[in-house]
Parts: sequence; structure tokens; C-alpha cells
Amino acid sequence: MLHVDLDQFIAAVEVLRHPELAGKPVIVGGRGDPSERAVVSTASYEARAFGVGSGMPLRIAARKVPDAVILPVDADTYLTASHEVMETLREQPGATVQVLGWDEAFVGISADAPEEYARQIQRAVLERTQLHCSVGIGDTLVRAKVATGFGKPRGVFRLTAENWLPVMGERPTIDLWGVGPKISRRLLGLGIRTVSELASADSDVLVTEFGPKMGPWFGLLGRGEGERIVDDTPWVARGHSRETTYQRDLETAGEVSAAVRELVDRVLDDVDAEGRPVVGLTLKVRYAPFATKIFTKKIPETTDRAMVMARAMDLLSRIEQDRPIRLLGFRAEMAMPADAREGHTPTRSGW
DNA sequence: TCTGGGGTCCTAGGACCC
DNA sequence: TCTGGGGTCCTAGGACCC
Repeated sequence: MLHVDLDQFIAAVEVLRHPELAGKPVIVGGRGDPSERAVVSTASYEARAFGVGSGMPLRIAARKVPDAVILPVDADTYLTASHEVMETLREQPGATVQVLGWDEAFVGISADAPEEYARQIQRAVLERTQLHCSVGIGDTLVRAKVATGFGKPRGVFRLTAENWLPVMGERPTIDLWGVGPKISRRLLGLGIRTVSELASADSDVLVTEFGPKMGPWFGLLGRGEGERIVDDTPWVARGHSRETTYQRDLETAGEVSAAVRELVDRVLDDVDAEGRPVVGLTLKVRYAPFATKIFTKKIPETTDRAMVMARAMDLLSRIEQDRPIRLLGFRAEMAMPADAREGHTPTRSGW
């Protein structure tokens, strides 16, 4: 199978409509105003050379690259470009396409010559969208996904059971897809620093540390093993959420309840568009100095907006009203349709 | 320097039941 | 006194990904 990943996707789309930005450090984030509370969505390779990366506060990024062109996020435009890329992939002969996000997808193929197929995909995507992509080839989703990183930019790389450890074995575990800073630190506590050490780690040790599901899964990950099938079953959202970081912290109870009402309304617009009942609510609060609280609540299945709003207001009563609030988030969990496949999770395929 | 916004899944612990 | 064992459901929170 293949894993296709667009190169610096958002920045590349911006350069397409602003050709004069080609070769310049471009940073896309928030409303494009570095004086606001916002973070970097994508930086062009020229900006990354200054140490700017996604997730970094926009203010810091602007300081690192004084000459950067800073643009606002324009989700609709990126989504349109994304659809064109995905359509191109689906048009390839015998391709099964499993979309992972705006700018990447797994492509199941039965071709004998995957390298050639990968090059053909790169040509087709470039011709249709003027965007460059990198392609990873692998016999598991994990190997294909990790391989793409070695192909960037504009290249093709293949990982197999044979070259997995020679290529990945001496790398730190955080280089694996699904291992972040917390897990890699806990692994280090078990004496596991590299991918090859994880690959040969005692399964019981991993289960004791990470539990019955995650433990064995990390072991497989170290060996590059896991799911081998690209699944194009349409994705069914489990829920919808909205989050807002306020430019000025919310101070009064009136401000807070108005803000929650607005978030609930926006989430319910998304929910209504699907016509599925709500079964659970989550309210997230970040108080001014970093503490984040989450309140969840199951509710009886309902499609009645007023009912959901009333239950959301119950959650609101748990917020400490005397502390400044920096962020509020609201999420509505939806009932799964009866025909949705049990446990089907395309966005985390390989898990 | 002071941390987006949209998602998914897993785990621990308590309540409750048989 | 010295507290079964197994199961489910719920809440709170952790971690990861793009």
C-alpha cells in the first residue's frame, strides 16, 4: 500500500494563489495577526529553516522570522484543494483510498511495481492541482506512513519487514507514528530508548506499564507491524466540538454563560446537519494560568436543541466562576447509526 | 514564549449489580 | 473483623494525530 502526503500543503496552496510568495518564508496561522493569541498551522520550508513549526504560538514565530509573510487560515480553500487531490487518487487504477486528513491518505493498490505507481500518482496530483507530494510504500499502514517521511520532499521511499529495523532501529521511539513525548518518556523509564529496543521489549512489561491494549500495540509498532488493509468505508463522526481561545480572558459569569451558549449553538448546527441524536456532552475550561478542566455527562438520546442547551447549562454550573477563563470548548457526542461498523476508526487506522 | 481547533481512542477508579 | 469475583456503566482525564 501507499501513503500519500502533500508537501507543506497549506503553505503550498497559499503560494499557488500568491505566486510572488514562492521561495519566501510563509507562515499560516490564526487570523494572520501575530499580536493575537493564535498558533502556526503550517510554515513553508523557508520559514521552518528558522525553527518555526506548527503548533508554535504565532507571536513567537513572528519574532523568529521578522521577514515572514503571515497569512490567515482559509479552511474552505484548503478543503477544496484537498478534495481535488483525493479525487485524483481515487481515479488511479484499482486504488482504494482512505483519507486521513486534509493532506494525506492511504492508497491500497495491487500493482506489482509500487514505485512506478507512486511516481504516477505524484505526476497525476501535480498535473491536476499543481501540488507536490511524497509517497511512502509499505506492507503495513505503519511502514507506509513512516516511509513517507524519508521521501520528503517530492520523493518515494519504501519500508518492508526487511529494511524496517536497519532504517528505523536506532531511531528514538518518538519517531514512530503514535508515540509522542509522554509515551517516549515512559518508555525511557523502562529502559527503552530506540525502535529496536521497543521491537524486542518484553510484552508483559509493556502491558504492565500501558495496559492490555496499548501495551501490545506499542510492541507491534516497534516492529512496524499492524493493519495491512486500506479501508475506504466512509467515516462516521463520533461527535462535533468547538473550542475558542479568547483574546481577552472571560471574567464575569455573564460573559461565561453567553460564551458557552454560543459554542453550544455552533456545535448543534453541525449536529443538526447530520440529523443524529446527541447522547453525551463535554465542557472544557482552561483557566488563565494553564489548568484545564473537563466535565462530561451522558444524556438521554435527544434531538431537541433546547434540551441539549439545558443539559449544557447544568455542566456550566461546575465552572469556577471566580477565575479568569482563557478557553472554552464544547463537544456533543452523537449516537452511532445502526449500520455503522462496530469499532471502525479510519482516522486512526493502524491502531 | 505561554501555548489553535478539530478529531479519536484508552485507562483508572467509583458506583452498582449479580 | 480483615473484607469474592466478575461484569457493566459512567466520569474524568491522558495521549495522540493532522
